[in-house]
Amino acid sequence: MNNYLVTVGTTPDVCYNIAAVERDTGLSKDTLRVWERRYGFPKPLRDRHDERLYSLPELEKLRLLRLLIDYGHRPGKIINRSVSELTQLISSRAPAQDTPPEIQVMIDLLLRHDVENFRNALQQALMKQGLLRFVTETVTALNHWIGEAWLAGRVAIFDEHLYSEHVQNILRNAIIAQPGRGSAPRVLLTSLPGEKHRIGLLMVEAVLAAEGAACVALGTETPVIDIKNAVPAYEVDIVALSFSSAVTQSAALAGLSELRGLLPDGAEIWGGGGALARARKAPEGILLLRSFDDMRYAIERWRVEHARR
Amino acid sequence: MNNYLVTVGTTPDVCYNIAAVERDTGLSKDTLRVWERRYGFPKPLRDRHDERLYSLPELEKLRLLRLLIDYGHRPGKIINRSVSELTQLISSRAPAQDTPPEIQVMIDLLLRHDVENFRNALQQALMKQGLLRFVTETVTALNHWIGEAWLAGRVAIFDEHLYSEHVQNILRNAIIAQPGRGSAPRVLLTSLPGEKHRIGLLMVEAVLAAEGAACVALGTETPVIDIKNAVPAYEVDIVALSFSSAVTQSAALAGLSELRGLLPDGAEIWGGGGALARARKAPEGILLLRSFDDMRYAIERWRVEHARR
DNA sequence: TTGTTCATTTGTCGTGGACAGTATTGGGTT
DNA sequence: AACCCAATACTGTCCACGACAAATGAACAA
Repeated sequence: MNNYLVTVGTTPDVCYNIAAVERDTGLSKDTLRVWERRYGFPKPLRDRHDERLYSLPELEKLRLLRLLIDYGHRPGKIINRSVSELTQLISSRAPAQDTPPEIQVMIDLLLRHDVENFRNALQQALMKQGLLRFVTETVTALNHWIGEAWLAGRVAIFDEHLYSEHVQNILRNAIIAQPGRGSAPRVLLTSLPGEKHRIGLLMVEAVLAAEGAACVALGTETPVIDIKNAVPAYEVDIVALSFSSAVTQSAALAGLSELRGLLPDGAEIWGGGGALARARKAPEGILLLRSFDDMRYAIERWRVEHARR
Repeated sequence: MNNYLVTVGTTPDVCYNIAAVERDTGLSKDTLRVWERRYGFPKPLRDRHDERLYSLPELEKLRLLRLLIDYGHRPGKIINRSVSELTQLISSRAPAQDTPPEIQVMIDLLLRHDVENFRNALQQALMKQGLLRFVTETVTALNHWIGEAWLAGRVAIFDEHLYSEHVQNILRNAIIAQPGRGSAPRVLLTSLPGEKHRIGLLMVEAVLAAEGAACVALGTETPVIDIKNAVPAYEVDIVALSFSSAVTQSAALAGLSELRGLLPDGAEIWGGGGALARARKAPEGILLLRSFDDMRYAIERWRVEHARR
């Protein structure tokens, strides 16, 4: 069982065990226990077996903390502040820098939950700009704004989920419709376990499609060993991995090195995304792509190198 | 760091720490440690700080064990068998029951990694059958076969990933193209944290679209509290949750009850999917849907009930 | 600015004991 | 035999708390 009903006074209150809190906050059980030991928060009730029972207010404060820590605050400095102080910290974040008006229009539609017109606006931008510019300009800007706004608490998680679904719909549709896909190089595209963001992958797939490369998209969270096995099965030249800012740079580099150790030298490995944007140098045998232009150059380079033979 | 290079004899060998093994096998750190304590497997090397270093063969055996346990074997009975015995156990599973020839054709294309023609076959089936029949017949059958074949080791994980991506492409495309979406009831569609399977959600969305209901799809893994907040924001009448066979029935029922406790009585909650197919009775205030036909009746019933007013 | 060193903070890993929840088994009853 | 319920065995999760690696921030030199 994941939760219990406990009656306190006259109002029934839902309680969460440690596994449910881990699931809903993303904080590991170890972390939850060590915070309690060190900082005295959270201080859950215990059931008759001395197991932790977290209250809803505790869970909500933990979610605020998680948000602030992701943004760069240190746990020890903020963990014992009140909920209202934390809320203030979140809303006192710098307001969004100037956004282009056409982006602002879409954001307003999303915030007003006007699903239909948001979709139409995306579709129109795609038509007007073409796939490549749509991805590198509009979607990039929207992603950036939504990420910022989410950190600042101006956008709810469900809005972000909905945004993600609609951009996926538009991109998948456009990728299919792209003419002239399927020539060399053949690229296997996926992310490692823990990396759940799909939009980055679809943006890469769109750029590959626009450049006429063949893309085998495996979706998110493919274990390294399975990538190793997929490379000969689909006869790909390149493995491209995407890392959003949600993973740490060291985890991304470690994953890339692990894969490098398993793949034959003939297969190239490309890595890109927010987590690697500030990486100094690539591990041996890995190509870091810091922008979509980098990727287009890399495709061009690959074609030149492999045309000589 | 997630892995280390350790030289044993003349061949360098990649070693995995316990976090990497948890990530790649899905077995929790607690489980890995307790198996070592009780059964003596896995018995990883230790680094200079006494931390576990798992070898690649250990990791691969753990993945086999995970597969067999998911299929119903008991850990204690199989954990000390050799890899070849385990492989044999997997392949000795009952072969697939008779599949319709048109399904078999698609499966062959997938196994041959003929991506382009697999996509075309799906698209043709959709055109021939229409969205509703395509979902309830073809995709259901394909899902079932792929799941079986994966358990039996006839299909690699990356094949399953690729299958999922392509069915998603086709379904999303078809849902957008469906005419006459957007009338009542308004349904919020998502899954709870831990449930990553998207195809089931898209199948539901397709049926809703075919029935002319308005669907707000939030993708997978929305925490319960966020669902609660999304219901008034998007003014939905019904929350529909999908649970694949990968989650246990008790976890699914607990999640549904938790949500029921947070939502106002006016909002209906529907639950469906593999995990709930064998559930005896629904918790108070939850509607269990055991088939797509159940769902179509439920939509009809909702419309009748709300037309009287 | 950019790098290097050192101190502090923070999350993960270790051990083993306990026990909840689930599956299986065994003994009755239809 | 087929069914049901209680006793038993199995299995994963939870607990405490010590240790320390990795990440971060501060102080300082180039």
